[in-house]
Amino acid sequence: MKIKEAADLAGVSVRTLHHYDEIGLLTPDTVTDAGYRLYSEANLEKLQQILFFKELGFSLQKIQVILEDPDFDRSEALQLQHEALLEKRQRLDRMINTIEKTIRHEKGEIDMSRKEKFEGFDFSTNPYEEEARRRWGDEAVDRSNEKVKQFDQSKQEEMNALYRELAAVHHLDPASKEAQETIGKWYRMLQQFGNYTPEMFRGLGEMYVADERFTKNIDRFGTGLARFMKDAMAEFADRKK
Amino acid sequence: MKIKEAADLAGVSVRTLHHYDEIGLLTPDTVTDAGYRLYSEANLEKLQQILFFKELGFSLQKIQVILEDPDFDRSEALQLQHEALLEKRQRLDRMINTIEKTIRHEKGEIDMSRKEKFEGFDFSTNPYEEEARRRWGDEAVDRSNEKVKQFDQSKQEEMNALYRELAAVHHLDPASKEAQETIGKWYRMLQQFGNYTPEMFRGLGEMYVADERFTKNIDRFGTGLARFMKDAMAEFADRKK
DNA sequence: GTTGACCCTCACGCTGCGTGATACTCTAAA
DNA sequence: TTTAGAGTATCACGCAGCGTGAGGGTCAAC
Repeated sequence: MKIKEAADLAGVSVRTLHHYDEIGLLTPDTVTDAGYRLYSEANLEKLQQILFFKELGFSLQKIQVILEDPDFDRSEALQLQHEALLEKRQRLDRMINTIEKTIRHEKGEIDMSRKEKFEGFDFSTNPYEEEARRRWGDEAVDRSNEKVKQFDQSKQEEMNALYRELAAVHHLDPASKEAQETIGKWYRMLQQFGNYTPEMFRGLGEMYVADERFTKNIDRFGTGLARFMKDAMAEFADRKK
Repeated sequence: MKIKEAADLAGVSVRTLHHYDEIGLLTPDTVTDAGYRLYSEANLEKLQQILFFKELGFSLQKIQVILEDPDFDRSEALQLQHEALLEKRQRLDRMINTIEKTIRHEKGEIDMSRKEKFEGFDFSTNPYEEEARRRWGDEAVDRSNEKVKQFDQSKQEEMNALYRELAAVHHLDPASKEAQETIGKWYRMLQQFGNYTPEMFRGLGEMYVADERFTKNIDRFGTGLARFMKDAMAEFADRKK
């Protein structure tokens, strides 16, 4: 059958079939003297296969490998693709999260007093930066600093709100459900500032009590809050393992 | 500061800054006689803004518009972007769903007897196709048929399994929680075959009882199943409105 | 003055086609 | 039998956001 018929049947464009021919992914069985591509049933079946894998997000290159090598490990390829898709979704989720918060912020739902703006900390002058650089690598720290700067203005009041939420439960057991849920919010908020692993999160908690500048700032929201956060963060990191 | 310093600070490549200069997104304040780009504090701040919007998935073009036009409607842009991201995630979810099912299938978790393979229906010779074309447009029908062909082999047994699941609850009220949950699975499965709106879903249910070829096939799984499905699907569509 | 780290400007490559431009081929109606 | 119209062919640029050399200046330190 001629190219348009095949294209219509499969729901793709003629150009797409041209392209697949160009890159050698799907070459029609027959070509007439006039140069017309004629697609056979077998060609169509292969096309179905191609479109199937394409739907799963495989690149044309990979599809070529999968289809041409009958010994290719399909299940492994599927697994890998599956993981890649999950990662993509995570990134998307983070983007959606951020944008939702930004929208809430722009809408002014978070009513911020001028004073509150300056309640928080300046991570960018973090005295532990050098230490952090040694422990987690320059890249992570730079990324984090840069993120903090970005969100500095728009996120400050959210952090403060969370401090108050934490202060409200800081008399509880750091391992309690409420405490862990609240510290989980803290964890997710920090995720927006960089890729914290649970271990980094634990380390951060330790800083909160090890450096008195942190401790004093945090304890303004409630006496002993820094220590409580440290314990809760350690517990949280344990459970993440 | 020179380009590498700026790039390192922001966590991007030198080439990226070159590119932003090329497209006029971020032009350095100063250029030395030797042609060196020198970035000012203001340049860096703009870069932060750029990276912020980039994180949200905005294209460089849109970022340019957003940053250059102070009257640009940020909230609307954010809303649009938000919707676009949600759509992306839906597509991703469908892909993930499909791939998970394919993996389960390849693993042989779904044990399929040869006989079962032919238990299902052939949508591609659907007698209602003409009718469907008139009601939903050629494009939707073609897309659906093509999808069905693609999944024909690998999805057939899943559909049959779902028929049996439906048969297991078809003595219940079509509006009951269990019934609606199960019919919801049916809805999501059909989503893989095309973009069914709730109204299309309802129409499909009506076909199940209106055409006896459908009815007979469905009722093989349980007497009165077709009618039950029609009612459950109508209810499901109602709730989706 | 020489090295080495940076800097510059082209310019092609990558992904998966869309979209013309230009020209040939085939089929059915006039 | 001519001719219009639908279909087909082959270039080849465009898009998004840079990565990655190639080939060649610049600058500070030794």
